[in-house]
Amino acid sequence: MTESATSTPLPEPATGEIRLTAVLHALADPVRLQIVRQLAEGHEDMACIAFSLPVTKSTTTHHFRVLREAGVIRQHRRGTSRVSTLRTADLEQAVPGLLDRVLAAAQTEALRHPVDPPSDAPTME
Amino acid sequence: MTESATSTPLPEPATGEIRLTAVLHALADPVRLQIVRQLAEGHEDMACIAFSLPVTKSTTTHHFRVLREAGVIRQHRRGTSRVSTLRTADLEQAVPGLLDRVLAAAQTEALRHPVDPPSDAPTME
DNA sequence: TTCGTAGTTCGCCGAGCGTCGTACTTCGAT
DNA sequence: ATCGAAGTACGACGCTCGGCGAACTACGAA
Repeated sequence: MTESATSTPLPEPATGEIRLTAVLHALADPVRLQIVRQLAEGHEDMACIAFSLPVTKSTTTHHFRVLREAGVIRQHRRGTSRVSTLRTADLEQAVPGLLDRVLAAAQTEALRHPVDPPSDAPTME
Repeated sequence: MTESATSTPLPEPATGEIRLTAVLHALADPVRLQIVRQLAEGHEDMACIAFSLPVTKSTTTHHFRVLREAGVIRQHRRGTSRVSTLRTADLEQAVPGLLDRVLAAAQTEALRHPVDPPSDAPTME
């Protein structure tokens, strides 16, 4: 094997193939948004296990796959771990400014509502 | 009835109750994104029937409801029609810059891909 | 080599979404 | 009062999604 086993990028869309609706859908899930927020918070590349997510391993794999197939993150292997990186530059080119605004809004909302209620809209219905 | 029948706003979340994930989810659907784009394209208030959407009346009602309950649009009656308006200012306060970036990205993508394939990722799988 | 850790894959389940058709309501016009 | 046009409400359908557990793979360490 002439390939280096420590850098095997998993299949992902090219920058030009990143679709707006796919990105929006990927970011619309609370768990995935939490992953993206943690990735953006300085830790540029983290193993999946490092994220303290309220779901099981297989569900975690699922969410990372959705993010990767939407073009939001890049994944490659490092030893027995899977390292994830935000595709900041690619996203900036495909959907300029979107990631920053989403992250800023998520931060603001997190400060207002420390715990995220499932889906209650108190002032409506 | 002392209420004026020509301005009956339908139930909608207050500005502070607009949730990021709800907005992202509302904008993640191609039909709803098309509605928002048409609303942003100058026609500030349009009747539902004025949108040439590839779905039936009842589905149209459903999509307008999702957009309204997410806080993206406001709806009120005018005669036998339903007039919809983008809540631009409220969105700017709740999720600053998000709407503009989504609209810009949608415009760019529409120029690249005139017709939107269902969900094919040609360079992947 | 054996073992443990980290992820993946698969099938399954329940819930929700998008879609439709069919009533039903509401309003303006006749 | 009657009719038609614009929307809404409701139920049904198929599909997707998010969640899980169990079995499997891949890699490092002992």
